[in-house]
Amino acid sequence: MQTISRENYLKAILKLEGRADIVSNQALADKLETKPASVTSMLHKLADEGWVKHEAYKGVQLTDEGKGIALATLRKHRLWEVFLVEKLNFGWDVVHQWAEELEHIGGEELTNRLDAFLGHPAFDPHGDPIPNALGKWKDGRNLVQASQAEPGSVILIKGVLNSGEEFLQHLNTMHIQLGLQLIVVQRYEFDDGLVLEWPDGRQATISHETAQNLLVEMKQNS
Amino acid sequence: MQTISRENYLKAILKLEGRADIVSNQALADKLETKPASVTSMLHKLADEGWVKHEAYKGVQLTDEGKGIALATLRKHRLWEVFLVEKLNFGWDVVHQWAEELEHIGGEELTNRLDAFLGHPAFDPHGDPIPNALGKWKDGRNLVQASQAEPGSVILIKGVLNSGEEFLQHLNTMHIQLGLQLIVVQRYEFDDGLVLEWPDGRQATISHETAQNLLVEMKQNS
DNA sequence: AAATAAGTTTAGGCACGTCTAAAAATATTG
DNA sequence: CAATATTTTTAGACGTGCCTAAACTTATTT
Repeated sequence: MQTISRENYLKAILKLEGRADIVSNQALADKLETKPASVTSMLHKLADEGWVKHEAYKGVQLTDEGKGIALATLRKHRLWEVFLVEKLNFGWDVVHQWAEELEHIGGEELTNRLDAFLGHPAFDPHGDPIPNALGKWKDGRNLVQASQAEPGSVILIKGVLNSGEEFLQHLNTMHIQLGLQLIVVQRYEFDDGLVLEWPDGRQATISHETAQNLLVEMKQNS
Repeated sequence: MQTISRENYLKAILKLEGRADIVSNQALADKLETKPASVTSMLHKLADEGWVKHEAYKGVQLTDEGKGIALATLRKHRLWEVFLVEKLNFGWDVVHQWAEELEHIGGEELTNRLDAFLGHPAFDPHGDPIPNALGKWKDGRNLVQASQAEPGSVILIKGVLNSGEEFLQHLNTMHIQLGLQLIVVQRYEFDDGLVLEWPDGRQATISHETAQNLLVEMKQNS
């Protein structure tokens, strides 16, 4: 039975599989903001449904079917985020929670119509790729971390590596939005802070930490 | 605590209050497709929250606060229905179930943005009025049942009195959609069936039963 | 390799929303 | 107005998803 909670677990496992080889109970508990005991209990249910392979004390792995559900959920999440930002004009820092709810609604039919309505977007407002109806996505974005940009280069903000609300709100505070074009003026040797110049001529410094979480496209390198 | 189930109960009570004076346990159970015992149990919880006034063996009544939640939910439901029909091009007969899920997502902020995006629609795809942010709606539609239209008159389909899927699908089968303009050609005395003429010249007969559930605007009366 | 630490699982409970069966209250009928 | 029928409520139970505490397994130290 496909419930909201189960879809969330599958989605979390999918994301963690991308990073580490084995998905630990603890990592899941952290990601889902729950307790390891609850995770174990849910993994049994998911295994019963045939969505994961779970070996006691070893770890979890999605089955093909589980991965399909996870990808479909991720797809819905990211499409709704596009909707909220592009159509309802919300900031990219506030849409996550709503998308977290919207992603569990409807099936393929609704999702495909939404996809078409939005013009088959390939990336969500955080720059993350949106799986298509078959679960595939294009990776060819050629993005680099802003921290790698050299002074003199022009960068185009395309995404983030950290979608946490604190970070996104920090970007808002710094007046950094998706699509914005900035000039890298200088790098401080001491702490790798970057001095950036905005289109209006204003300059400000972002920390190395911030720059590392910003995905950008290099426009030119003078 | 505002849950999906509780919002559904409040919405159901709101609708039933419009029809009968007292809202019986049984009527609620029927509407919500649940059992009277479950209704009693839930009514206690709603009463604890201060959303309804419940007298044992007598009936329920929404408090102002409960009515507010119910109206907000109804508003969200109908706005999402407009979205699904106008933006995603679904038929009015299939959108109800999705709206039933969408209506529980987000709060006022999201709803108001959706409302603005849709151009502040006053009616949903079934012709039902959409409450505004304050819970008020315009009733001034001046619609009549198609069964009251005289031969020779031109009618504009504006809504339905029965939003059940069977009826809406029957309308689809009969090629009757919202916004369609038809000419009433004849009324059969025997069973009050109505012969209608479509814009393309085709004619067909609808039953009195069907005509009674169709809300129309009178365009002219020759 | 034995002791300790860290991670995982089981056991037992809890809130939510539902159910069935039985008891209680209200309505209807003869 | 008493007997029957209907409606509502209580009592006890269940599945979902979560929790804490205790037991168990695996990993790391010494």
